[in-house]
Amino acid sequence: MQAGFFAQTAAAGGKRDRTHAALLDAAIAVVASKGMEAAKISDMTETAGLANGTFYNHFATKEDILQQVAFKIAFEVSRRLDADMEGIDDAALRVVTATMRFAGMMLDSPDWAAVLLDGRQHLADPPEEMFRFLKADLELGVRQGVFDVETDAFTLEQVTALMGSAIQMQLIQGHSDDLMRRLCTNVLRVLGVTASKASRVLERYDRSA
Amino acid sequence: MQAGFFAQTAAAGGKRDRTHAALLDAAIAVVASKGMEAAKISDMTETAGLANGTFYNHFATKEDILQQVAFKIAFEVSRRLDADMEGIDDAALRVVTATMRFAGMMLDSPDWAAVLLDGRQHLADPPEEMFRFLKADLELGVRQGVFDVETDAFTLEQVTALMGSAIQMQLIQGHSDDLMRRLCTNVLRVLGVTASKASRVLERYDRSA
Amino acid sequence: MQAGFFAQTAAAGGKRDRTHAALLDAAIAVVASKGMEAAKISDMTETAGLANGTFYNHFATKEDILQQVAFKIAFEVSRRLDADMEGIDDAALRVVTATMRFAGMMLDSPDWAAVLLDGRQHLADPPEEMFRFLKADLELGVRQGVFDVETDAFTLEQVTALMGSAIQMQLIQGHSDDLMRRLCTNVLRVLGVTASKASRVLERYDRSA
Amino acid sequence: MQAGFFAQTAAAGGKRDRTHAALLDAAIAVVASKGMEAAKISDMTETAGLANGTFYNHFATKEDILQQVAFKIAFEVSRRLDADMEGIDDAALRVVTATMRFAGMMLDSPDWAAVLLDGRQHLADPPEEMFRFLKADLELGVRQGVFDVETDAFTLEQVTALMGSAIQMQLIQGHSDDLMRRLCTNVLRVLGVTASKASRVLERYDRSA
DNA sequence: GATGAATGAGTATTCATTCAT
DNA sequence: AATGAATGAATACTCATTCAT
Repeated sequence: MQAGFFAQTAAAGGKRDRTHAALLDAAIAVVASKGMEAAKISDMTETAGLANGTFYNHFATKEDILQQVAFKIAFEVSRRLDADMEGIDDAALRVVTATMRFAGMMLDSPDWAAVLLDGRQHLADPPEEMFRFLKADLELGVRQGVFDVETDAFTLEQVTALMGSAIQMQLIQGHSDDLMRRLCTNVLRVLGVTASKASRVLERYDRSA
Repeated sequence: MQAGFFAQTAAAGGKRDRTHAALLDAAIAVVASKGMEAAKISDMTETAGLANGTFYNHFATKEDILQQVAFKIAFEVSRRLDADMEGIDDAALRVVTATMRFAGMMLDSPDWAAVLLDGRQHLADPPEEMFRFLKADLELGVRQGVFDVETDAFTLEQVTALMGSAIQMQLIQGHSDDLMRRLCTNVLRVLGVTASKASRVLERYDRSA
Repeated sequence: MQAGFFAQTAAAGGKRDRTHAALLDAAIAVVASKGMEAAKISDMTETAGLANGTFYNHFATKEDILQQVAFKIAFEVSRRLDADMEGIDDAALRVVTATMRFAGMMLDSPDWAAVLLDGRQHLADPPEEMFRFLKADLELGVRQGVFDVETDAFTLEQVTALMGSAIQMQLIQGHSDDLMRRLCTNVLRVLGVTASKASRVLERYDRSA
Repeated sequence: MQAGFFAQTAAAGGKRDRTHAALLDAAIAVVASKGMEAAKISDMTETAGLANGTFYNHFATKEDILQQVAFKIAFEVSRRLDADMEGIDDAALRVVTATMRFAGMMLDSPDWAAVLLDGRQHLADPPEEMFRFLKADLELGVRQGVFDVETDAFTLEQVTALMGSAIQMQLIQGHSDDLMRRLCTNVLRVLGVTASKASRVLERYDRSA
């Protein structure tokens, strides 16, 4: 789905921009196939059909391109999530929507998932602003009286750990609607939503989707 | 706490066993301080006070020793957990005890935690048999009517993801009783235990500890 | 003092000449600050405010520009020396004047000194015609009966070695009138002038300056 | 003459020492043939008949081996000069002997000359202790009333510049007894020795040699 | 003529692994 | 069994030079 995402973005730009984009796309593909640690500069340039040295006209180091790629993906994901959730007022529904959309996006673009997942382990400055919305929704839910949690970093980490684990499993075993729903249920449960309420939220999500 | 764990185990054995153990201990220390990817064979042999080449009298490759170390730690952790939970019949209490003991063990032996955590990312065959007991306790809990979950790999993954995330955070920020309790609460919530029941289980755990 | 020497020379010329001059000036500045070996083409074009590729519209290779720069500086230095010494008939005074003026020029324009000094080591064809006058003055001095030397390449090399060493030292430790006089004394001594005569020549130089 | 100097020294030692010596010898040969800047690690290992990586079992960097080689040569040269000049009391004769022996050694071992000459330009910490003796002899000469100079760094530099220039010329044009004598004469002249005295010192040197 | 993006050969350095002692 | 020297494949990064625009 997202093959050549940056290339598309830069198609209209100058040669420099197109080469830059080709390298970003290549980096994603390489990271997805062998991971950040094992990704070689030469893998990227070969994938992009460029000479080895060209890399250094655009990025200073391997870390540099990886960081940039992760950040750009996080930014795009964030942008899409924002758009998807516009106009949703109920905190529980917002969290379910975000979880569904986010996990869905990752499974649709496994390369992006690989970069984001790997980035959390290997990058000096992991792209976390993606979950910016979650924090706000947690606070909203507490105010609305549907969530029963502390709205701190720990809760955030726990919730994203659930998402990461569910995504990783489906990346391997394939997408499953059932697992997606169970993931949402688990997220809501951790947030203190009762089982019956949780299933009603999911129903509302089904209708809205 | 666990410094020289294998050396102790092999203290009585022959020279070969002691050298072998020294390398295992060294590997743990090295992985804990620089991670599996960055760990060098020479780091391990130097730490063990041995010559470079000695390594290959005991292990075939770097992967080999890492795998063995992770497996042995997982085995030992598992053994201790089994012992800790002997005689506990209530599934919810078993899960809380296991979670507390496991997380506690990891925070007491951060080197082991590092190996286990790193192993999940970097090892071809990650050491998961550690959570063998969990599966059984989940089924027990469902039979006892306290858990409301499917007892499959997905639930297991979700629960261990919660544990991993909480351990990682405390490894960085330091041990916190509050976070330990919140972790247990989250685990129970994911398993379908209501908030009020969960807090009663924690109280019972407090009394038993 | 000599900043932008070639730019000044070419100010009136066409665009091509001005670009050419800008590159020559940039080359001098770069060589002075990092030496010939470490000087990069891109350093020169950046210093000149030009694009990378422009370099090759004016020079064939790095060696090329370095050779040209060294030669042009040597030529200019030579021209000035000739002018300075016009009308001086006494060989000893000519040599002292040349030594003083040359060393003085180098210390006033350390960038030129750097190029000339570096050029002797690194250039295929070092710029030695600068010392063309010396040869003639040596012969003149022998004819005048004040010098007692062979007037061949060896003597020339020995004398220029003295100058080079004195310049290098003052480039580092700063200009010193005392060292300048001692340098002249050493040059005269090598040429076979006695100490008493040498000091009289220096006095005459002082009066003439 | 000096081919394999370090190899000879280490012939009796262990394997490590012999390899180490082979690399030192190779470094000398390589520096002599292409200079320090152009000398590649792989040139050295190939010359020594070793694998590329072996270099790093013995030296940390290129700078490291170059520095060591220059220092060791300087030390050996120094040692020989000390031996040669033992028992000579007259300062002028000492200086002539040292100059003759030093220049002679350089011309006999052009590779050493290349390393020492190149080292003065390219090494962070050039090997100057070789001229340790000179300083003392200058002071001795002044006390003996034969030299008329300041005994400071400047005079030392001037004298070594003369030596360097003479050696370089003969390295190219071939050894010449005449040039050697003229070099000594120049050195003595710079030190304030009159022409007639200088030629008498040279005669004494001839008789002593 | 100027531009600047692309090129790719060149090189220092690392480190798992081998093997003679 | 242990040693530790030697190995050499692997790889990031540099920079002079080319060339399409």
